[in-house]
Amino acid sequence: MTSPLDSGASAAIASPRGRRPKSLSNDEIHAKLQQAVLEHRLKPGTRLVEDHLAEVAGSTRARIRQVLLRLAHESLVTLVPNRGACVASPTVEEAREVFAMRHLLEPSMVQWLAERPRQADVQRLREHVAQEAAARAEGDRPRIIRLSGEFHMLLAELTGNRILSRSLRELCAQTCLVITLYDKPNTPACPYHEHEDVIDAIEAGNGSRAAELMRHHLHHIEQTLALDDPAGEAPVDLQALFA
Amino acid sequence: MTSPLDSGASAAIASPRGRRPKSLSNDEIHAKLQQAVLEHRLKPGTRLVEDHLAEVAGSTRARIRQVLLRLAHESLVTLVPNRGACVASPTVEEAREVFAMRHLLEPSMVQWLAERPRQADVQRLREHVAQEAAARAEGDRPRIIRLSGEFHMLLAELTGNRILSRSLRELCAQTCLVITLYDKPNTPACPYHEHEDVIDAIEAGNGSRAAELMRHHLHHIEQTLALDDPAGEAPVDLQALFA
DNA sequence: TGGGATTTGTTCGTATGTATT
DNA sequence: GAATACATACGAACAAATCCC
Repeated sequence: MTSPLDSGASAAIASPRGRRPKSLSNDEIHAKLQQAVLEHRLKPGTRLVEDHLAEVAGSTRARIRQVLLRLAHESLVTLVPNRGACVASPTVEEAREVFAMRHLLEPSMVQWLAERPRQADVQRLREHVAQEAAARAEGDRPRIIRLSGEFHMLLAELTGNRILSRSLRELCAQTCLVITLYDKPNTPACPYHEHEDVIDAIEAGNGSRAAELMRHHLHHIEQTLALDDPAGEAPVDLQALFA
Repeated sequence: MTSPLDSGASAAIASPRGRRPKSLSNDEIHAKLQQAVLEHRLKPGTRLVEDHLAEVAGSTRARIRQVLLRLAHESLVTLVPNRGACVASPTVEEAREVFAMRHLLEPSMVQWLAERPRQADVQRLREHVAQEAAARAEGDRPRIIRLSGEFHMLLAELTGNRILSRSLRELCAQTCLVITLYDKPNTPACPYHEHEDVIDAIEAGNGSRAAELMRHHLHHIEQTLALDDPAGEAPVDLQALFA
C-alpha cells in the first residue's frame, strides 16, 4: 500500500530569492498554493509541513493550519490526523467523479451563456485564448497548463454565479492533479482550437452546439488520461494472490 | 443596514438535559450543526460563540474553530474577523444562485439515474418518501423540513458520485436557510407527491421525464419563496433618498 | 466620549502520536 | 523491539478588538 506521505520531504514552494521577510496574508498563501497546483509545480503526494510553510510564507503555524484546512475541504490536500498534510493524490475513482461532475455542469453552463451572449464576455474569452496562444508560443508549459484550466473557470465566472464559479475552480484544480497523475506520456495540453470553437458557438448564440462542443472537449481531455489501467494505486488483494 | 450579528445571543443548540459531559468529535459537532440548520432549529443570524459551543459540545475552542471554518466554507455560517461567527443569512442574490445551481445539477442528475434504474435505489427512495409521509402524519414539522431536503441528497448519493453528493448537501442546507428567510407565510413544505412522481419516472427508466419533473419541482419550490420583494435586506441608498 | 465586559486572535510550552534507526 | 527524532495536537494564558452601557 503506497502511503500518500512517502514522497520527497522538501517543500516545493520555492521563494524566488532566499528568505522572504514579507508576511503573506491567509488568502495569499491559499492562492499561491492553489496556483502552484494549477501549474503542476506542486505534485500529488508532496508533504506540506506546517513549520516549513510558516517560515517560507512569513506566517505562523496557526494560520498555515487554517489554510491547509481550507485546501483540504477543497480536496486539494489530504489531512491525516497526527501525520499532517500532503498534496492530494486523487484515485482513479475520484478522477472519474471529477469528470462526471464537470460533464454535468459545463455543457449546461456554456449553453446558458450561449443563450444570452454578451459581446464583452466574448471579448474577454478571446483575450484569454490569445494569452494561451502566447504561452504556447513561448513554450511556457506551466503557464499553458494553468491557462487551459483557467479558461473553464472564466466561463463559470461569466455566468455571474459565484457558487458555480467556486465549484468549477475546485474541479479544475483537482483536474490538474489528476492530469499529473494519470496523463499518458505524449499529451498536448488541451488543444486551444476547441476553446475557440466553444467561444464561436457562444458568440453565435448557438446553445446546443456550445454544449455539444464542451461535451466533446471534456471527453477529449478525459481520453488523454490513462484512467483504465490500475497505475498509481494498486488495490491488489495480496491475500487473494496467495490463496 | 441590518448587521448579521444583531440577533439573539443565546446559543440555539440545546443539550437535551443539563450539561453534557460527553465530548463530541469534530465531525459530530459539524453534523449536529448542519442538521440543526436543516431542521430550521438554527435560524439565520444566530450568533455562534466559540466558548459556548465548546462547552455544550464538550470540546475545545480550537476544535470549534475548525468546525466553524468548515461551515463557513460551506456557506452555512459567515465569519467576520474579530466579530466571530453567525449562521449565514443568504441574500436574495445568493438565494437565486443556489437555485440556479440546483437547476443546473438536479435535472441532469435524475436523468442519469433514470437511464440506469436499479430496483434497490427505487426501494430506498420509496422508503424515504414513506418516512416523509409519516413525519407529515405526526405533524413533526422540523422533521418534515429536514426529510424534504434529504430526499434530494439521497438522490445525489445514489449516483455514487461523492463530489456531487457533497455539493447537493451544501446546496440543500443553504436552501433551508433561504426558506426560513424568504418563505411566504402560507407554505406547505415541498409537496411529497412531486417526490413520488420523480421516483416513478426513475423506475420507469424515463430520463427526460424525470428531468422535466425535477425542473418543475425546483421551480415550484422557488415559487413558494418571496425572492422578488426586497424584504430582509434593504439596499436603500439613504444619500439618494435625501438628495 | 469613555470604560468595562465579552469575545476573538495569537503565542508558547508541553504532550501525544508516528516513522525511523 | 526500544529509543530517538520529528511533527502534529492540545491547553492555557495573554493580547487585541468590539460591543454595550
